[in-house]
Amino acid sequence: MPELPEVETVVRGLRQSILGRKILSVWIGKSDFIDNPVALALLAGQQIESIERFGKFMLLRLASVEVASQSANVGTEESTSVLEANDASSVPASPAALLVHLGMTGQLGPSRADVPFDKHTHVSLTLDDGRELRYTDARRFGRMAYLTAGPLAQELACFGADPLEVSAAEFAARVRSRNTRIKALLLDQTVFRGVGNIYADESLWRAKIHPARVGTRINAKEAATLRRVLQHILNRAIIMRGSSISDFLDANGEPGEYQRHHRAYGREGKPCYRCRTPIRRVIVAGRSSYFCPKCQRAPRIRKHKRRQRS
DNA sequence: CTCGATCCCTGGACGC
DNA sequence: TGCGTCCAGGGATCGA
Repeated sequence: MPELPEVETVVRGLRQSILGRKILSVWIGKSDFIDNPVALALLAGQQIESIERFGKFMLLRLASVEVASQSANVGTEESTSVLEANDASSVPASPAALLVHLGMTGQLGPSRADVPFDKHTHVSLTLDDGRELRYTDARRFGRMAYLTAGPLAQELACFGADPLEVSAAEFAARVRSRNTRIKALLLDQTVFRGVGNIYADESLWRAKIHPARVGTRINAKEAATLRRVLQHILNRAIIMRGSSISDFLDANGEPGEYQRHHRAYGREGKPCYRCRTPIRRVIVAGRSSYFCPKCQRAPRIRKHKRRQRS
């Protein structure tokens, strides 16, 4: 399941393999995960100028290439939904970007054009070196959107701080300003962008903080520790090219290695690496949360709003 | 403001 | 072998 380290891994792979390539044509299969499928046609004729990560999103920034008429000689495949750069009437005015979210099972990477599509390949972009950039996603929990500068800025403005760049002061402020459980808080992309279920659990285990602790009751020292271990874990995971639980593959189709270093996630019933107490699993914020009941002390029962009279 | 429930979707695990 | 059932989960949405 792609979270920050996995997306970063894919982004780095794509930079190596497709940066600077021009997109010649666009093929779309199932499109229910694309904001505005028709707009994807505007990709044709544009160059991939930069590739960035924003939280769990990938951002392929595009530059229009001034070429008179594109007649992409890609042969005449089943042209049912092959969209080519047609008349220069639709040249984008402002710099645009392709926003990609991998959801649970999304994969994005270049492929030789003569390799048959995977069963769940839904988008294929023909590149000017003959390869194709393909998006494959069995569950289609991912998202793809072609956005011009304005809407893109609007989209990105909703997200919280990057956990790798946030200062200690801002981290603590964000954590301690929310009257919600720390697990839900870490998963909330408007608080911190890029943290998902695995790295939330791993960082809480390492910081010895129970997932049901309330943000406002996290003290300054705990917040500082949480930020430090979260950054450490994310950086380690990036070096290990992410966690491959079931589906994740990088842009080259290779799995990551960090799953071997998980201390809590997916370890229900297995002994805690610190104290040998069996790891437990509970549902917090609707998500499986793995923690050590001894190292991560449970908060006192939350007091519900008491009505003076009813 | 925060909560849980529900939906989206498919593959894999499991039981019979 | 082949069903049916349950589960995983990021995110949107909705009512409480």
